[in-house]
Amino acid sequence: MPDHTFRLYNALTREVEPLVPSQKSEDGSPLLRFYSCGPTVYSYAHIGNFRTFLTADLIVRTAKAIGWEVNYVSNVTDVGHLTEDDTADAFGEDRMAKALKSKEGEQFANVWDLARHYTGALMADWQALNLKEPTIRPRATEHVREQIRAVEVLLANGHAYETDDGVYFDVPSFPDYGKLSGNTNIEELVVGSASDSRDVVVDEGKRDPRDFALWKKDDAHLMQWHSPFGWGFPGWHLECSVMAQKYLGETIDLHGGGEDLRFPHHDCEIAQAEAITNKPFARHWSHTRFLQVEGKKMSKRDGNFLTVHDLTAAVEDGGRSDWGAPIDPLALRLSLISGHYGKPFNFTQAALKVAAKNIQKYRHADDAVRESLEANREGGDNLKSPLGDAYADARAAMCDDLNTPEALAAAYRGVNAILSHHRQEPLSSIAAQAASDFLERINSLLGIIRHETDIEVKSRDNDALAEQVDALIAHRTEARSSKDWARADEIRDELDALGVEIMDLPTGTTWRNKL
RNA sequence: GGCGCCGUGGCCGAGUGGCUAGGCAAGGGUCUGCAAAACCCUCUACAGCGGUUCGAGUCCGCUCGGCGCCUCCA
Repeated sequence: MPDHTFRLYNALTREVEPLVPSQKSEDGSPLLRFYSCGPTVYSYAHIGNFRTFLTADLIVRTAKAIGWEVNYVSNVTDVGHLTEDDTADAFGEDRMAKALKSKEGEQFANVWDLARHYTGALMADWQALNLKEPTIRPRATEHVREQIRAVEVLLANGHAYETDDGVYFDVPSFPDYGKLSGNTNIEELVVGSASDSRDVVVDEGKRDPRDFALWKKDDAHLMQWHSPFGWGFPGWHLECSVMAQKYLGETIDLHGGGEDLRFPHHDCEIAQAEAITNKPFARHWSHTRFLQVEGKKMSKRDGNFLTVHDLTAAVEDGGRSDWGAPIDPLALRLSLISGHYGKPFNFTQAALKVAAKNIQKYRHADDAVRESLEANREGGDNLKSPLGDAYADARAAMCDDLNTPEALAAAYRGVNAILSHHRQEPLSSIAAQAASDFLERINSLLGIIRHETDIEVKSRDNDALAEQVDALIAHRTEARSSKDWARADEIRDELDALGVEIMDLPTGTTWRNKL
């Protein structure tokens, strides 16, 4: 394995710089220790969540492609994320409890039930979009003991204090606070929020407006634990740093999340973790930009929210027909990774259609290659070298701050070479093997050709449809051989009505679902 | 007010000072009963104005325009 540099924008230094694993795995290869902030499971994950998770996924895939091992931890937040947490204040309502009271929440017996449901939905979406499973996916509620211990340490070493309402981190005791976001000037922060004529509620017991909750005392809360500071629940910022350190060590290589987490969440994590260990918490920080939908910011307020479920579910299951549901999950994946993670991305129907078309192109190549492997034809190899180059280009692009557009361009070059050669002359066994290797490697780098986990998306309905289509095609082939063009075209119209598109190839007629 | 991003051909979107990114659409072709699909060919742009340079989409300055986070939200 040649020496590879994986360059990634580091929010801490504001520069694209090499990502450097500080440890080795058992076999001596570099070991990347990576924590990516996961979602609060109070609802279905939306496509913006997944843009962030996909960035993490691509980081993991790229690291593996250059021979690294990855310890990849991504959490599930199922307690403590308050609606007003982003003010660094923590006076709002718990998102989980609030969700339970909403209309969708009525179907759940309690918050635990709700969390279980949406965690399951998250995992299903995760698989459908072909994301690698994290090495560990810890839940906040399963690490309350560790969080309480962290609060105790912070109280003991003078970085936290207790009030009637809870335990707060003492921001002035940590002079580096805000170093990640650049929000170091408290007056400017206050001016900024005040300019929105927003009510800034400050807990009376807090010593500094920036101080944030480590523990909230609340013996009426739906999720509560006993602690030395009374019944209550841990602050949202605490879980990530505690779980990251538990599973990855005191100083981790890389920490990522959505851009909104940069401040205050990540600055708070840094403060907590470093106040405990006196060591750097993470050496590299990465944030994924928000996406827009048809040029507008996706926002719950405006209701232009798109969940993965909205797009990939059948219409009977709540899929959105105005968005063409059910969309091929891989097309959604391709669409979401077609822009650079560090730039705002505009998610549009037009782009989604393009992605669906290109996914078909990959499938077409994949099918051709499988067929050629089985056919075992004689002949030389004219593909190995161009495909080797294309893969190397794709990987190099990914190592260059996850330049997905350029990586995809290289992947297209490769796929076009395969299709082009195959068109001229069906692939020889040896060329097909080269093509198969290429598709395999591109797939493990970008995940856009086939699912790695064998999830069966096929339903019984689809099987029934397949039988029906095959029968119709057989009739049409008969009609064509007797030159009954009217009958043949009639059958084609019937297939069209079923949403099926047919292709008359030299080898026979094949079909696929229309885009 | 603080922190940050962007303006590239019909559209999306790379471009790390000097050689055609790529995709989609469009036009032309090959194939085909027709159609579709597939494959082949064509399509040279960098918001404006200055500057640095032998040479700038790429660096610097200014102008104009758009956007994000700091608040729901990844």
